[in-house]
Amino acid sequence: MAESMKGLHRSHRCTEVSNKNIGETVTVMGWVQKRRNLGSLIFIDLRDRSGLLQVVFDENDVKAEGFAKAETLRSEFVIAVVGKVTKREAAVNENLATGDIEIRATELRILSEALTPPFPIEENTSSKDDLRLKYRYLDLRRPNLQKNLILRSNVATLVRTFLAEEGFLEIETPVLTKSTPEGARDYLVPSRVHPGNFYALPQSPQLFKQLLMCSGYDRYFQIVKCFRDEDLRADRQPEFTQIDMEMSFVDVDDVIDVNERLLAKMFKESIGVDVKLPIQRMTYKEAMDRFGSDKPDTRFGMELKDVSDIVKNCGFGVFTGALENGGSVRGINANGQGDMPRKKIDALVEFAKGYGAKGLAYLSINEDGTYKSSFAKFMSEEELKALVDAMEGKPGDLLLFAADKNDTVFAVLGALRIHIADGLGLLDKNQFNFLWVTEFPLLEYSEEEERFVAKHHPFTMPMEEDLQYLDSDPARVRAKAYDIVLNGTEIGGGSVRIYQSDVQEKMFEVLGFSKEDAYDRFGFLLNAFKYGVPPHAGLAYGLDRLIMLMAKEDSIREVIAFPKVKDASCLMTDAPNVVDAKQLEELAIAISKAEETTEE
RNA sequence: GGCCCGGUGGCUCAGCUGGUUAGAGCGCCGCCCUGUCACGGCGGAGGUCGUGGGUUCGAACCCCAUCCGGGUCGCCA
Repeated sequence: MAESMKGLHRSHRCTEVSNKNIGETVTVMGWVQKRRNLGSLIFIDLRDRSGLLQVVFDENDVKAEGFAKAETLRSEFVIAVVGKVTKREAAVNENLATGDIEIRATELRILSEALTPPFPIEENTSSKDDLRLKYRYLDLRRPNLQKNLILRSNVATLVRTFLAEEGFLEIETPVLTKSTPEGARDYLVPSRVHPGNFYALPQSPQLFKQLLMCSGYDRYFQIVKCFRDEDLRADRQPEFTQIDMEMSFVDVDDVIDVNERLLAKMFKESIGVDVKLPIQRMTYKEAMDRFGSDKPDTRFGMELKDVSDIVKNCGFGVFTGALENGGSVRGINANGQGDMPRKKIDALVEFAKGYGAKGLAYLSINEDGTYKSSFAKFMSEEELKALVDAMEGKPGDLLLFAADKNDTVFAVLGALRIHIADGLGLLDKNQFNFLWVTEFPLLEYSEEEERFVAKHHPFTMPMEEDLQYLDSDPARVRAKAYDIVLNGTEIGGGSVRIYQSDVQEKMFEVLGFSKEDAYDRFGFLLNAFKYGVPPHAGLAYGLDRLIMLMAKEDSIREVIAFPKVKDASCLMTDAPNVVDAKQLEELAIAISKAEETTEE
């Protein structure tokens, strides 16, 4: 039965005990990781968040009563042990930080018994995600997750320290706020006091941080939860954490400067990685042309090449057709993959189709210099040679081509190069390649809404030299917007904000908002800007993604204590759930279409 | 919403072209063991093969539907 810890005080965490303590009496508390019962000698591996420590129970030390108790110990019991630190008699355990010592118990208290856990509490589990998430409180005992959450805490502390030293103020912004239906879907919260009215949970503190600049706080930051009601991915959760910041009287280079120093400190002091400054910069256009992505992974090459000019008069209708429709033909060279079997190439074609391609043209160059190709029969020897030369194809190479409208070509080849690199083991998690992507387009055309929408958000400053095209050619206008990319993952992004009301009005006009619309949605910001607003700019990191990469994990679920699953529910709490009719009544909410709810 | 992968004792998995008694390792329970650390030895319990329907003499295996989890496209900074 559970005993009291009265009179005992933990003196050390498990791995805080070392060979310097030999001869001392210590009190340790934790969970039973493992028991090895040899009959009249019992070994226990005791675990806490610091690690493992071996405890020995010998009847000569703990007396008969204590030994009898030790015999009942099972996995995950929580115990307190008083004992003497001794050097191990037999061989040391090289795998343990405390492998050269052990505690000879003189007193044992069982503070809490435990059921046998539904899955083993051990490093590198192979248990299934759903089981782990249902019993997340047990999963969180595993050293991997403890390491990740400790890393996360350390990084947050580094951020706070660094930004405080740089003159940033940590200021909280509301979680219950106004819905601004641009961008992602909002999570809504019904108001009891105002029936039929709703708050929205913030997708980011964007407008509030700009208001703080208006109010003169000069440099703001916040480590803050944000919410987006969109479908999940390995790197997307409905609630996630941003490191959000905003600065006054600055331009692009100022934001980049402070953030480069922040990143360098963060990576050096948390995981010992040197970030070489300055971080490489690349325009959006260059990123798309060379990598087919606005978040290029620069750990490997396999860059895209535009071969439109080479093939524009060739006999292959797929190529020329794409060009006639205003698209392009581009390729990548998978060096040394010329011997890829047909089956695997077919799989690549299927993969490409998943990104909207109608097909994928390939040409492998045999070791003897001959070609094996899906389209060679449509082209002359000279045309083929010109194409291979343009791709710098050598014997043993595999060339892959996409021909379509540019968006599709980029999407297909951008994804393909990552996919192939992954298959070849080129994505080294110990390498950290940072990249700033700059000069994003200000606007992009939404087929669905049949209008231009802001690529970043409607308060992003256009580049001065492009202002002239705002009316005539909106798609051409570049923005003072930038993303910070790490190993092909966007870990943060930001922009210089519009602070002139005439530019802002123009922007809304291009977005198709009437003045009334604009004031209805963002009036508080537009009005604030009438009372003196400093030029300002900012940036926000996705903390979860950042920690995921630092921890070399493949999913942000591994760095979030209580994450949600693919359909945005929580397997542990069963949220979301139906609520009492009374609660709904108070909120003046009626459910029109009752989804059948799962039992329990 | 689409596509792909998976679901078999507590856990991780095997189970051929459908063949009658569904296996292994770990874990769990009991007994033995004074230097283990993947402790060892002996014995034991534990399965409606995700669920429902169908095909068949016969289904873990084939078909349909459905639920659960993962990846991804759409969507989303």
